[in-house]
Amino acid sequence: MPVKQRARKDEDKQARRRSILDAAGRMLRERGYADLTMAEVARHCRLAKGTLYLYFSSKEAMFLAALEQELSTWFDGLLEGLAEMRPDRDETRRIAETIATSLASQPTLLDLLTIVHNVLEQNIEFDTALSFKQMLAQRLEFGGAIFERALPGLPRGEGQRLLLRIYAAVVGLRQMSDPSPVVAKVLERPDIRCLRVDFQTELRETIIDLVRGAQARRVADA
Amino acid sequence: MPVKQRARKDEDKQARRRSILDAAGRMLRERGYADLTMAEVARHCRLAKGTLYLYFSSKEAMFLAALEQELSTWFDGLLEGLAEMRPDRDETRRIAETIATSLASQPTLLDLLTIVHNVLEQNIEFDTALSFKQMLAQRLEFGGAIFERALPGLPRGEGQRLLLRIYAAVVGLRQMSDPSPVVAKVLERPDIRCLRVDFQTELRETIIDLVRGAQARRVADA
Amino acid sequence: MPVKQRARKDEDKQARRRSILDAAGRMLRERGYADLTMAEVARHCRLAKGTLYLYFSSKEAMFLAALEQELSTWFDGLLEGLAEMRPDRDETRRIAETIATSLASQPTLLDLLTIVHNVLEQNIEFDTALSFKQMLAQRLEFGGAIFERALPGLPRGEGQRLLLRIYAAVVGLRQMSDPSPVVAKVLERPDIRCLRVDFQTELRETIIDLVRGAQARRVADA
Amino acid sequence: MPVKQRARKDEDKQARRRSILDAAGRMLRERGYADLTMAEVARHCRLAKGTLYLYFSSKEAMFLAALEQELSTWFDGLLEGLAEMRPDRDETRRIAETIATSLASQPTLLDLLTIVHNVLEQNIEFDTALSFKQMLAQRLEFGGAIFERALPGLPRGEGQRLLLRIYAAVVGLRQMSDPSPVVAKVLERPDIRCLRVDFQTELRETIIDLVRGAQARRVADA
DNA sequence: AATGAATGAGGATTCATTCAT
DNA sequence: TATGAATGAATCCTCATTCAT
Repeated sequence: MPVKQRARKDEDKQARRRSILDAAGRMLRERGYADLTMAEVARHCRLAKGTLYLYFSSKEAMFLAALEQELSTWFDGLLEGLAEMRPDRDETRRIAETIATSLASQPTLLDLLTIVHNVLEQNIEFDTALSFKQMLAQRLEFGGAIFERALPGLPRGEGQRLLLRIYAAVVGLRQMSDPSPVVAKVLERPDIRCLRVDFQTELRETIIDLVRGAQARRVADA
Repeated sequence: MPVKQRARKDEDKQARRRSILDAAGRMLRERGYADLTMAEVARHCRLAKGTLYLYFSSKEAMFLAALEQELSTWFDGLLEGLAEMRPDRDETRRIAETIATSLASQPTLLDLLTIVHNVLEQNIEFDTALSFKQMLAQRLEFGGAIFERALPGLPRGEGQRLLLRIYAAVVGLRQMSDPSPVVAKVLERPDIRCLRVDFQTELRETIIDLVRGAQARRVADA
Repeated sequence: MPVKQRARKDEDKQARRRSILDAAGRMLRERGYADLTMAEVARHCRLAKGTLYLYFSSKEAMFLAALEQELSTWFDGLLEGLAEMRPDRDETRRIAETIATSLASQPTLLDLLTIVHNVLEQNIEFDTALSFKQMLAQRLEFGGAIFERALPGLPRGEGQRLLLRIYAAVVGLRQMSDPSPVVAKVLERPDIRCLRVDFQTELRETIIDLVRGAQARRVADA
Repeated sequence: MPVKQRARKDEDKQARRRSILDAAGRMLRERGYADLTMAEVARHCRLAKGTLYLYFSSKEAMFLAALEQELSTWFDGLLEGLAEMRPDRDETRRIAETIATSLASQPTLLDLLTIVHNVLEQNIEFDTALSFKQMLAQRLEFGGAIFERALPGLPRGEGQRLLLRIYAAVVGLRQMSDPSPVVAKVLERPDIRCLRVDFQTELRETIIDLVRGAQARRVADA
């Protein structure tokens, strides 16, 4: 529901900002970053191209803001969900399942994660980067603590590292499981099938292994 | 040692092809994919731009060939090294260390891995993609077998999956550990430090955890 | 008199569009279609290259628009002149003379006619082609009616066909009478002289013959 | 049937030359001049690109030679046919019909005529142009004489002029009757139908009118 | 705050032609 | 005579960004 006319009040501006990010995210999935032009995004929010630059300093900054929004929202939802869980025998599997399932339903977020380092972080200003990284650092800290509480046997400080590794796995697995049309065709061949990756399954299992590995480490290191 | 003049014999052509890929790889690290033009690559092999297109059908195909070369060479070296190892008490750590160390010394390979899904696989023909994926599939099969032999307690077929997960981790960790200049500056701040990632260390530990997790799974599933 | 600054009003846009077409037509005569670049045209209207693409979707579309303008202007002037004539004994010769003379003074129009089928109509969209052809069809209809009124003894419906044949003669004669420098040199030789064609004279006589032939046909067919 | 191996004897060379021109003509109809590359022509004669340049100094010269061949062959056939005719009451119509029918069955020739002035005569040497024009001048002379003999009432010298006008009409009508795919679609519309031209019919009628006009002129001028 | 016309740098790709073998 | 690898000029068009209104 785009804001009409001029956004004078700060609250209107925030709403307009969000409507831009929504459009950007929506279009991203359809057209891909490289093929998506600022003109297209503008058209879809029923704004002029120039207006986008009143809210974001560049195309990259705009999509980084979209990512910041998607990621923090998702993260908060996840942590909230995790915090509610009480320790359980099969806690690890439940956590892994939760993460994998919720992520798999966020294609826009995953698309953004795929380009964040290569593209989005290339043409931005210090402050933009800082804001994004602070959001990330904060979630990392909070999330790490929750992990350590939820997963018995996790050495102190390992929660954060675990999260970082899961983050890396998400990025890597997404790329492998989201091939271009031509590659998708190649992956249909029987001799290439082994390279096919189902994002959700593989992420879940990876997380489980990472957690168990981390738990085992304590013993091994001792 | 570039081929002189016209490469008429097939062996000369292969040499020229390789010299182009060398130049492409070298330039990639210096300038990054987006800022690197075909003209620059051509200049650095002392060839004309058009000549590059005699050997590769597009910029993407050229860099995918560079990756195919780098990756298969590295992979073969690794597997050879692994095959020589005899089972050991701390086999897992040795394997992880070998992989992480050898990869960390291959920045070109890592840069290519970072763009392979987003960029290289976007503008190529079926056959180009097929060739690349077949190389991968073959290494995966062979490598998976070696893993299963070297790592006791690894369920049958898990060697391949393990490799795929390591591959994903490599891609993700590389992106996190290779920030753009602006982001690097941000990462110097004390409150952001936690987002810094040392590729080699983190990869090694991730591999160890993934292996242990996979080994533990057998027990857990039993 | 080029439009200053940004053309915001529709009337300014039309003026700018026209100034582009003027420059394009002017340059065409000097450099020829193939040797004329969009950059050159842009420079001559003191606009940026990209601006040309705000007004025309391609080089071909731009020159087709130039032709549409030149042709309709010329046509309207001609028809106006013809409409004023009152039937005369030597009406045919006067009409032929008028057409040939006025066309001979429009080298840009003639150059455009020479490339319209081979070049301009090759890379355009349906709508662009439609607009051009509709202009043509309308003039053909109107012009055909005037011909039939002005030229006694012309069978009903023959006015349009006559116009089409004159159109064809214009295209063919222009090509023969406008040789490249090398060919012009060849045409200076006594044994080749017979291939020289004076556009205006030959067109005039051709028109006269076509008219008389059409008038005679009625008798012959009867 | 391409000549095998090296063409040493002059007769072999001529055969090879002709096989190149055949391939060039054949491909021209399929792909159009602009889209047709020397590599393609070479491939279709099973020769190397460089070999083409042993026989022709440029792409333009090659197609001009193709035209020279097609045109002289067609012309000779026509004149032979005309020479055999004995004067007749409806001689004019028979001649017109003969010309139109035979031309309509030579699409390659017509395609070449369409580009001869715009393209082929632009990048050739004096001698190439001279050879072509001499062939033309000779046919014009011979053909003019035949016309004057066959068509009673044709003023002396008018045979050549008549031929030139027919030539012009051929070029112009071919362009109008051979639209690009997009334009062809436009021409299907009822309001644009009037611009459709059937080459053979229209040429025949045009020739008849031109002849009758020329014959009438004598009377009018007297 | 919003607009959208103007900018112009930027680059992959093609292909006629050459020439060493 | 034949080859085909090498050349490199040549150019259209895109699109992120700016800025006058």
